[in-house]
Amino acid sequence: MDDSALAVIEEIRRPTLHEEVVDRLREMIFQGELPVGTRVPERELCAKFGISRTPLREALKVCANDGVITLLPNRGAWITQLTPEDVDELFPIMGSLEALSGELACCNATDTDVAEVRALHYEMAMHYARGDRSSYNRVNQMIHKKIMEIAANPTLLHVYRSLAERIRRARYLANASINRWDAAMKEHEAILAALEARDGTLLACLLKSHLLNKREAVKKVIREGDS
Amino acid sequence: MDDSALAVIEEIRRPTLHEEVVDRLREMIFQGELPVGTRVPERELCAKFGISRTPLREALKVCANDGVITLLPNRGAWITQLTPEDVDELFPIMGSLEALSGELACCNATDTDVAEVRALHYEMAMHYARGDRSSYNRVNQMIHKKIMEIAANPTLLHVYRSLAERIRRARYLANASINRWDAAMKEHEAILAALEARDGTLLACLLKSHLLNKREAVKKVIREGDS
DNA sequence: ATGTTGCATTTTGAATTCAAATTTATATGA
DNA sequence: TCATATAAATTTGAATTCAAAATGCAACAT
Repeated sequence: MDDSALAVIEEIRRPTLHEEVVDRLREMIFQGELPVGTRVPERELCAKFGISRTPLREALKVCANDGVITLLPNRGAWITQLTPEDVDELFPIMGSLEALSGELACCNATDTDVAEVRALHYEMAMHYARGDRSSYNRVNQMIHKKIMEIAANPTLLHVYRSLAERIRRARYLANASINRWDAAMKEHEAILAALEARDGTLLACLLKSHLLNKREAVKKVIREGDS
Repeated sequence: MDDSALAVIEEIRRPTLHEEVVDRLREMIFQGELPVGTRVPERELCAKFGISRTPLREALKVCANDGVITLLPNRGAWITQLTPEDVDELFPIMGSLEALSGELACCNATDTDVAEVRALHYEMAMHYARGDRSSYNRVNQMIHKKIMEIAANPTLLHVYRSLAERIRRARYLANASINRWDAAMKEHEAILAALEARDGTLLACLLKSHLLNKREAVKKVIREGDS
């Protein structure tokens, strides 16, 4: 029997326990359920997740490698407290990666891809016009995600995500109180135009500075305590 | 008593067991002791390291997150086999990061820093003149590392390292049989000049293309089997 | 001979156990 | 009263144990 029909069927892959725990931990940190600067309550989390310490600790090592958690030998795992220096280090890196995504996207984008970004752009503009910040932010993220997708570089996405995770909460909080909304919206118009023109160099440049413009807002948030 | 004097003293930090294992695993993969595409001999490694399975498995999860190792649920851990697609994804990313290191280095470099790079450059030129490839490669790496250092962004270094780890062996093997030595040396002259002129944009550009030029050589190596 | 089925062995994933380090609580003395 | 020393309890790091899954192998049928 020919198995070419089977070949396209994806392998069944139940994610391993520790991978699932990594996701849960990240989400809890983002939600503020595990507050920054506090100790990870190992025993408590084991109970909550209904698992033993082994998979939880495996997940903690992985998160520590990504910088989301800090391991103090013999003193437990702590939710990493971002410093302004961390932010100053992270943003240029993420800026470079986002710039790369723009470059690649311009090489790869089909007309359908561009149309999709354009549609998202107008959706975002709509929320902007209505003053609906939370919807605006949601669609905004979708645009950047879509450009990453068009870039079609899964490794790039993975690296970007692991860095973005570290400042995800601070970024979210900063967005809630963004005070340069008009400017950001203008930048997005230029971004769309560059993509439509398939001008990779320009798009890279725009995305980079667009991101860098958020740096101070994020630093402000972390200085002010929460995050 | 005032403890400000103590505050500057760094905490004693014996690296945890699993961190040490991560380093050992990486080194063994680089050395070819754990050949690409083979299964990680868990039992055997525990014996060799004189440890139990727990810290080894923690290390494996971390390495898997970095892409050096692939975990197949219920089927063990395998040394990741790089595909040409992986290389095509990795090089642009590393290129962007190296470009960033150049940009930052131009902002930060003191005259002493530049003098140090210049000295390394001449040392490398000497090995080039003598046809000593292995010494040339060693000093070459020191130059790029020095530029990263001048950039003074530890997070950038960490990200770069974790990506570089994945192709470290293939890159090493490719270097051994490099056939565009003259061109590479010329590129390095331009790199030095750009740094001396503190021309960040140019240096970024040069470093990026310098790295990209190695891509095909690395792909050739992985296609040919080993690595 | 080839290919299946069922069983024994090995390997894996995760829980449990145990010793060492740390933290907390208590007692002691200046 | 306050600081220090000591002991108890907790927490951590790592080894061990145990059930579930995968692998290898032999017997069997075609």
